[in-house]
Amino acid sequence: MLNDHPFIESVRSFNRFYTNIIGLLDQHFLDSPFSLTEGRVLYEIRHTEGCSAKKIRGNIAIDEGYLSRIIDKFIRQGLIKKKPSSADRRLHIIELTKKGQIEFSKLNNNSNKLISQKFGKLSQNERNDLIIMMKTIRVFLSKND
Amino acid sequence: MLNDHPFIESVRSFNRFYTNIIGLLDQHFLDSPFSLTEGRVLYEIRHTEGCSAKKIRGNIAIDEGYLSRIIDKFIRQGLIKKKPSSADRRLHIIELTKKGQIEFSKLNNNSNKLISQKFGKLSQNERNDLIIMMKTIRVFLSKND
DNA sequence: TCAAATTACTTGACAAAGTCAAGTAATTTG
DNA sequence: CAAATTACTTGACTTTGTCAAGTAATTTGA
Repeated sequence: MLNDHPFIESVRSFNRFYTNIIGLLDQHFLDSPFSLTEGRVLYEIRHTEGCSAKKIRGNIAIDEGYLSRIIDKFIRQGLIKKKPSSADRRLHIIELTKKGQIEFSKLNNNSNKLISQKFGKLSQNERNDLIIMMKTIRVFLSKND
Repeated sequence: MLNDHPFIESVRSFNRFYTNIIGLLDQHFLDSPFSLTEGRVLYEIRHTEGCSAKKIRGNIAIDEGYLSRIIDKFIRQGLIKKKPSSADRRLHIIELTKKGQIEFSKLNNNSNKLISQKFGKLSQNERNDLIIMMKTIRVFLSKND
């Protein structure tokens, strides 16, 4: 058990700071038809090969029933389509419709815009350094897994 | 307007990763009597000199009415006490009671424990590097302010 | 100097987000 | 092939957060 209090305090301070950064960047959901959680689900559907509710729940922690309703809503809105898996008919394979792809792109572009604003003042060197630091932090924090 | 897509994608990827880290560390609220937002409010009360609802709202984005009710709840639970400011009787100065301090400490200790678990496998050098990287990221992202 | 505007907070009514548990149909296990 | 498990759905509910109107104290400016 670690007992390095200045270290822990620094980490917590950074976490508070970065929570705010993430909060700022999540503001693009405010002028979108999606909630933060819906956005995450849409992201998973977009980026998961042969996506299903089960796979989504493998990637983000979300209540089964809640997810079921979000998927239902997306279908009603014409953003995704669902077909029973031929291998296992309990599973439903989910994919974006054309409309869903367009909506996802909009969301994505708005997100990119906000990141540009927040990170745009950095020089090329600073940007390179930032990416290296982010990658390193990721390696450090994946040590336990 | 920045147009460096690999950069933006790396930032977003890190943000998704770190959102999960923060989510993990916020899990200590699950076995506490507080919600995440209540915990943040308690943190502000603990760390703000001459705290008032106004000052809390200066530090975290929260609806005025919602905050008013949280403060009310904390008073009913005996965690804080409120006295009208002598300088401006619209304001109420808020501070933790003894009980509030104890509850805050518990919350704080649980949080520290989770951070220890997540970061505890790092060597002394890695910990030092991590803090430097976190500080640098913070400087970079504060450039616009 | 005092009426109008503003500020700090409160309250009621409501909406959005998330949780829990029971239920259905398909699949796996022994 | 009966019992257990899995993937998902549905109903009922709680928690969390928002909006707007209201009150009392303070500030502003003609």
